[in-house]
Amino acid sequence: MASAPPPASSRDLLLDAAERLFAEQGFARTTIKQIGRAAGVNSALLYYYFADKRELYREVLHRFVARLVARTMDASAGDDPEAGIRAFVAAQADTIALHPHAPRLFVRELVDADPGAAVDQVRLLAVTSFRRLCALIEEGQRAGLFRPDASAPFAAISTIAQLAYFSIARPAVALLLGKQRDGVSAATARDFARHAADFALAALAARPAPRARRSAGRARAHRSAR
Amino acid sequence: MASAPPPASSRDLLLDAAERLFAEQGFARTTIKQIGRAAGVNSALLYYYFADKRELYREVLHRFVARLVARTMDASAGDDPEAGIRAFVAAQADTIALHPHAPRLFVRELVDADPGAAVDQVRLLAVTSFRRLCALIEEGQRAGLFRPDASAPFAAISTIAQLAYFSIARPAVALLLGKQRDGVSAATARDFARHAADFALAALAARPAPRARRSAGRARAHRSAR
DNA sequence: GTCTATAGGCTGATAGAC
DNA sequence: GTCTATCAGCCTATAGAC
Repeated sequence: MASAPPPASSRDLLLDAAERLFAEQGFARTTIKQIGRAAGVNSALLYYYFADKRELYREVLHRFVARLVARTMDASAGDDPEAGIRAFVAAQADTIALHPHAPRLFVRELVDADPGAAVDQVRLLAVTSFRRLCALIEEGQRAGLFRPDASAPFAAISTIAQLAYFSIARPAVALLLGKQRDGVSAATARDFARHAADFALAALAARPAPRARRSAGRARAHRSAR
Repeated sequence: MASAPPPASSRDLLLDAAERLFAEQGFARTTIKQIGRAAGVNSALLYYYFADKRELYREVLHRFVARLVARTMDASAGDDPEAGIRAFVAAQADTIALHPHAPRLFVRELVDADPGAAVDQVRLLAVTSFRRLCALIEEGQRAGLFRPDASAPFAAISTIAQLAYFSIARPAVALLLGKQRDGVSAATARDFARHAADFALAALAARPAPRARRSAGRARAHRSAR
């Protein structure tokens, strides 16, 4: 934990309020006046610090991605493949826990036909965190720890997708898990983060005995949903 | 494949146009006039068939979920656990391929603090497709095919999260995979669907030799990203 | 069933005082 | 740096002719 941040400038207050509101309601539905009200400052002040509503949005997005990259890169450096992947997923979970609204904010941008502001942030992720995760998987494959027949980028997507989806669709996940409250508890989120790392590592693990685990079942049932 | 649908009524044209536009731009940014224009009918006609913009949205959502439930339930019925899970994922992939915009539409609703229209649809999914997937996993655990230490609901979420995330974040995935065009090819999507089923089944598979696969690495690196 | 025309409300952004 | 006041533009939804 970094030391408690100083007074908190109006600029930061605006960024914090915007992060929450944009994530909860989306860009279009969130109004300038709402942000000003939530930040406790006048809404016109927004135009003193940011060129327009869009730039405020970009700034919020960038703050989150920068922290995600820093934490995942930091946590997964210099470890062996298995420990590195565990640390990577843990860092992903921790960053999300600190910015619970950010994944939703991010995904809102990603689903756009024109992912405008997000495209630069995704590019950054692609050459840092995502590349690191792929490298860890490939290293494990070379070392004989992981099965060699899996595509490293695909496996990396499957790995990050778990926590990403969990936090994005959190209200829905609560319903799927049969929770009553409209939120998943922090403890459940932690449990799922551990599960996600286990799940990915189990999926990657080299089979100790690659014998006839299934003899005739490989080709069938593959396209049964036509 | 059902036989080619007849002429396509104005109502259906509106629904189709709305599905695409809502998914691409979101609810708020999509205007009544855009939908009318895209559907090739007058925008005021929308109020003849639907009470308001919101009801049109609910209708689009319901159409997709109903088809997803039908296909996944149909495909995964009566199979053994492994074949059932493969069929389930294949049905998920096929439904998405037929409604490429729908997952984005759906997730837009899910990320809202108040998932309004989606909550009923998620409830429906929870007691049908999701429950089926959990049952398949538990059945495999009882039969000794799958590791007994995994949580079935968590594993089910991890399973569906892969394709869900892939199709939701499609523009970002294209960047992560280093594709030039701003879309992932249909072939790549098919490859990923196969990978997703393999990944999930490998993660679930019972270890033939549960010996010392890792001796001292369990506890460490778990919280390294503080 | 499909259209034209328009009312009425809300929003992003600016001007300018302090 | 922070505020008040305000406007021009766009959007949903309705009325009503055909």
